[in-house]
Amino acid sequence: MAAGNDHQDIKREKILDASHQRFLHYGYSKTTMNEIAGDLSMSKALLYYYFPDKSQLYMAVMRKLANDYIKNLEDHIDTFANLKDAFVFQINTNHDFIVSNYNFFDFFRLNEQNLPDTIWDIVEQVHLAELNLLSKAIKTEIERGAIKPVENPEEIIDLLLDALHGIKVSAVSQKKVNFPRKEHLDEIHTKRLLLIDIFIKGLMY
Amino acid sequence: MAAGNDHQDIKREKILDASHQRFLHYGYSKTTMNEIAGDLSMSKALLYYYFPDKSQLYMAVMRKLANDYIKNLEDHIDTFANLKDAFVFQINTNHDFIVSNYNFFDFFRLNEQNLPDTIWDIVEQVHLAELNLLSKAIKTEIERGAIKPVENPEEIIDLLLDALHGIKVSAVSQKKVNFPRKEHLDEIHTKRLLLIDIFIKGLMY
DNA sequence: TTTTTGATAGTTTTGTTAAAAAAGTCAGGA
DNA sequence: TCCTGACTTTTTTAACAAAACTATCAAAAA
Repeated sequence: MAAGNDHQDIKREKILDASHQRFLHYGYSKTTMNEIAGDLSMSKALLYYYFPDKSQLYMAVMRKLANDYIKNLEDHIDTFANLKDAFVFQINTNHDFIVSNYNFFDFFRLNEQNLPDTIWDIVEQVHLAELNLLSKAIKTEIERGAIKPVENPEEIIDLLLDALHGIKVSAVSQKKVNFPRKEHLDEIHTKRLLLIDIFIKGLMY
Repeated sequence: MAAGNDHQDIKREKILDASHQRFLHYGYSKTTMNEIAGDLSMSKALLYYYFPDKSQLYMAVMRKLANDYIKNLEDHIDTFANLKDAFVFQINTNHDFIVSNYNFFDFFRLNEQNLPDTIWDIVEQVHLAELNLLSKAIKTEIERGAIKPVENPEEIIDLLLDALHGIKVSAVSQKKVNFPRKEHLDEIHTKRLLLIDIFIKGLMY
């Protein structure tokens, strides 16, 4: 049982890749199942053989991206010289991820509120991975004696992640947005680096 | 010249009060000009004698609320024993303002993106007042020698205000919202207090 | 002259329907 | 088991009418 068919998995991957390209280029709503099928020279019906529907296909792409992202974080756990390196790594990784998949996220802007729960599951997993990486870094730093012991590292990291999110949505000017414009991403990145600088000092003796 | 008619001003105030009540209770879109006029036992046409249109009436109420808020901040400039007191005051004042005018802001949720520029002018004025209060508090604290001198206090406060905004929109659970639910306001308040705690320590020697 | 209103003009929202486009299904072939 | 063409169902779009509301105005009242 399980094991799964190799050939099937390969085909699934091809579908995911083609879908990723389309979603990245044109966004969710401007991509049709016919177009994806066309890119792969297969019938639309075959897509439905491999994936139950369009939104679950999108989720599968999203999950793949998220898994890569999470894996990258996990691979770097406990590899940092100090707390700041860990924070900087998280911010850089996040920045790169958003930059290279920017258009993919139009699905978020489109559905604005009430996104499917699956999305939030993935967002939460990513959040947990970030939380894990950073709170481990804090614990390590405490053991080293470089910063003050805190009762609840997770709570502190949660707070920092919320704050970083604030930097993102406040973006430039007072107009608050759900998702920043592409041209503001670098400024956000810079501001975030400044914030963790202060934040880290706040944790030190 | 100018001086303006007393009686007219009083009537304008009455209209603003009645409108405030309606907007607070039912929100912008569920309030009609007929209802406001009805509350004041006047004709709808008279409202248009005093205010050019509905949205400018709403703005006038908003501006009044904002002016009170800003005045409150200005009255407390340089009255704090230390930096933390200033930050706590800002956070408390903001919290109270949101709590007591919660439903008034449905206009923001309604128009989501592209709000009229007048709104953003007011938001910016409030932001400037907060910036002014807090950066003065920082400068005072630097003069006292209680914290490290920083090149650009305004930049630091900007960062903090963005971070505080992040606490607001991240709210509970991962689902990011434009405006938090009423039942989360207290939790946001608590988290903000925790954040400034760390933030202030980050500014100290 | 300023304040007020009833009547009414103009605009936006809401609901309906029809056509087009896209999503999703299925019987059957390789 | 993998695949497709033809088909059905659902969603999107456009057009339009009715209703609700905003906004205006000529004229009355103060």
